[in-house]
Amino acid sequence: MGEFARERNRRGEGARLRDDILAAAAELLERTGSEEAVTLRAVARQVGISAPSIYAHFADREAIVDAIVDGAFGDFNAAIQAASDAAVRTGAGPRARLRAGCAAYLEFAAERPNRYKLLFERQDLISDASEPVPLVRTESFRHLVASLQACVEAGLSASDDPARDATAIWVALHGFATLHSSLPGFPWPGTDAMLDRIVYGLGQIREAS
Amino acid sequence: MGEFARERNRRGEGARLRDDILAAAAELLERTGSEEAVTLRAVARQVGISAPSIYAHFADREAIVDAIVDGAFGDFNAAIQAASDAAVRTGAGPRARLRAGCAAYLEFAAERPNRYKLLFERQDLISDASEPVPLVRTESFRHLVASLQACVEAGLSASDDPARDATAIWVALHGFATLHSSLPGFPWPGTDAMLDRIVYGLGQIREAS
DNA sequence: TGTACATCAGTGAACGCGCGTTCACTGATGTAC
DNA sequence: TGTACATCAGTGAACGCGCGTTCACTGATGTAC
Repeated sequence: MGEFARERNRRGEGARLRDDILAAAAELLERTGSEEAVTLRAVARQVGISAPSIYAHFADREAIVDAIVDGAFGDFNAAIQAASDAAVRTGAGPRARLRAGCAAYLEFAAERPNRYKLLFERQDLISDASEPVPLVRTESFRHLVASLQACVEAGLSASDDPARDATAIWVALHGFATLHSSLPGFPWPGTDAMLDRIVYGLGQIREAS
Repeated sequence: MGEFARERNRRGEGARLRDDILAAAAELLERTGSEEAVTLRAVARQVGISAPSIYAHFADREAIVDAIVDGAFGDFNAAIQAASDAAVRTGAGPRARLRAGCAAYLEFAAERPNRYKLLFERQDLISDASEPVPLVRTESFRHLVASLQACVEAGLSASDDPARDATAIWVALHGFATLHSSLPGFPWPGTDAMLDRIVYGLGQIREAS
C-alpha cells in the first residue's frame, strides 16, 4: 500500500491485489472525504500499480465504491453489536444496553467520519427506492428497535410506538454524528450529555434514579 | 435561463447576467444534488452564454458556490422566521411557536433537499474552524434557542439547559431532514408525529393537554 | 533432472472526454463633440 | 443633427490536466513431459 514500487504477487495470489485495492480506496476515501476522489488512477497510484490492473478485480469504478460500502456496513454493525454484547456480559439491563449501542454508533462515526457518511449519504441511494434494501444496511436499525422494545417490556420506557421512537433516536444520532464532524467550530455540548438526551428523551425512558 | 440563445444585455445592464448565472447554478445544484455538477461550463450552457463570460462576474468556480450558500442561508432563515412570526400573529404561545419554526425547518429541507444539504454538509466547512462563523449561518439556531428558552420561562419546558436541548432538537431535525430525502424507501413515521417527538421529547415539554 | 510452454499478473501507450482558465478578439451601444 | 470613438458585453479557440477505459503486450512463474 505504499506510494511506490510494489512486488508482483506470486502465481495464484493475484486475488491479494483485490484486498490491496480495497484498502487503498477506503484509505483514500477516509482521508479526502470525497467519494469522487476515489478515482481508478488515484487508487492505482496509492497501491503502486498501473490503472488498468484494477480491471482484473473490479468491473468499473462504481464496483470499488460498492465494495467499500458493503464492508463499511459490516464494520459498523459489528461495532454496535459488540458494544451491546459487552454491556450484556457485564450484567447491564436493557436501558444500559440500548445506550451502549447508541454510544458505539457515535463512536464509529467520530472515528471514521467519512466512512460513516458513506453509509447514509450516498445520493445514488435515492434512485434505488424500487429494489429492496440489503439486510446488512438495516441490521443496526433493527437492533435499535429491539433494544428499545426490550426497555418497554421491562417497564423502563413509556413509548407507545417503539419503531417510531427508535427512528427518532436514529435520526438524532445521525444528525449529531454528521454535524459534529462537519462543524467542529460549533459549541457542542458534551457527547455524553447529548447521548442521554437523545436516548432517554426520544426513547421516553426515565433517567437513572 | 433557457438552454439556447440568449439576448445580450443592454449597456449598463451587464450585472443582470450575474443573477442569471446564480439562478442557473442554483437550479443545476438542486436538480443534480451534487456540488461538483456546478461546473463553469455546465452553468454557461444553462444560461446560454460562453464559459469565459462568467469571469466578468465571479472570480472562479468556488465564488459561485459561495454565493449560492449565502443566498440559501438567507432563504432558510427567512422561511423559519416567517413561520414563527405567522404563529405569533395567530395568537400562538411559545410552545406552538417553537413547533412552527421546527416544522418550517423540515418543510424547507423537504422542498429543496439539495439546497438544504448545501447549508450544513459542505466538507470545506471543516477547515474553516479557525475563522468565525458568519452570523447568517447561526441565525436560525439562535432563534431556536430563544424559542425553547421562552418555553422554559413560560413554565412549559422542564429543560435545565436550553442551549443543550436546542442543539439536540437541531441535530434531530437535521438527521430527519437529510435521511428522509436520502432514503425515501425507509418506512418513515409521519412527519407530524416525528416532529412532536423531537420537539417535545428533546425540548422536555409537556404535550398538549 | 532439464526444458518447452501455457498461464498468470500485470504494464504502457493511447483514445476521447469535460474540465478551469487564458487570451486575443468582435460587434453592438451609447456618448462627446 | 451627424458621426467618430470609447466602452461594454460578451465570444471562440486554445492550453494542459486528470479522468475511465481499451488494447496489444511482456516477463516471471509454475507445470507437463
